[in-house]
Amino acid sequence: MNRNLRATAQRKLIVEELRKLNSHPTANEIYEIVRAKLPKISLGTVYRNLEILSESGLIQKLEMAGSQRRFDGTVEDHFHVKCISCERVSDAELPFLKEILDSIEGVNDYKIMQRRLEFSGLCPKCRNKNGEMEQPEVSGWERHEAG
Amino acid sequence: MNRNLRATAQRKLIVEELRKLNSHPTANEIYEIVRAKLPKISLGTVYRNLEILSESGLIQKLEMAGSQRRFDGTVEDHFHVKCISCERVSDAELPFLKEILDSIEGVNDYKIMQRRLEFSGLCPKCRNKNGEMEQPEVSGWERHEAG
DNA sequence: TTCCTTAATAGTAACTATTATCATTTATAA
DNA sequence: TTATAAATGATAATAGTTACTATTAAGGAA
Ligand SMILES: [Mn+2]
Ligand SMILES: [Mn+2]
Ligand SMILES: [Zn+2]
Ligand SMILES: [Zn+2]
Repeated sequence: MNRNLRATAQRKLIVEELRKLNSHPTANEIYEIVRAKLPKISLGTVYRNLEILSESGLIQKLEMAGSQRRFDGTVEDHFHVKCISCERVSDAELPFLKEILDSIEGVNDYKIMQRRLEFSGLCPKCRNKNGEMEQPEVSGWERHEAG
Repeated sequence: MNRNLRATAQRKLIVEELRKLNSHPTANEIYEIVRAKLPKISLGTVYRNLEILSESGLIQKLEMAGSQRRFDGTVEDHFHVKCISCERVSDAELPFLKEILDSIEGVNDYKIMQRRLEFSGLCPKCRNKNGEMEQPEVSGWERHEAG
């Protein structure tokens, strides 16, 4: 059931630009990039095409935890690491883990269809700047309430 | 550095109700639940407290991929499965995997601080209803463009 | 107890990412 | 060509969440 996509200039440019990058841009970042070559393109068009293109399997949509949606010109399923400081997202190639996860077909009577593994931490550039991170602490009333 | 939380009726009720559940409610679902006992509570108060309580380590905030934030009365780190049909979220106890993931301390020069593993698929209740799911297909222009 | 300080609340406005609407344009196949 | 329907640009709407602010109320000190 072919969706019969039309090869519009906007659509071709979005795929082309996204595939040049090894970053994982948001819809808005892609909008800014394609706007350089197609100044009249609208943000809605970018969103609509990113959705259609990922549904069609031509690009990949990344739903990262707790942050905005990102897109990936690489279609093969792989893992990602996100820097908690600068939000940068990089690929994490872990074929060993990929194999283990793919072998899990059921959990708690669920039929597993997708497995998402996402790391977060500090990227090489942010590692130095951020010396320490504070730990959460349990307050007085709760310590008693819970005990 | 204790945040010196005050034991307000609203705050205590939110923790109490959340801990009764083994579901993973959204902020709005928690709002509806606590409203039964504290009708004047505001949605903003629920959001504010869920944030504070999770920062303090008294509850857990779940940032699920591509869907709204959920909360967990269980504080211990564990995995989740989400039904792609009814959105239900269940715990996935996989101590074997947890150990493997925790042993990964670095990827691509990132210092890993958090590991999130999330499954999605069909829950036992939805397994029967949803017979088949359609596959995405590559359209004509892209097949040539890519080749 | 009563009083004081300041955290927390209710109510509401604002914000951000994303989706929907719709009149106009344009790719494509006949 | 021309007809058709997909796609666009502009803009409005929506959803989830956060910010603001006057008022209330924990909880420690007197
Ligand atoms: Mn990637
Ligand atoms: Mn859980
Ligand atoms: Zn960084
Ligand atoms: Zn279900």
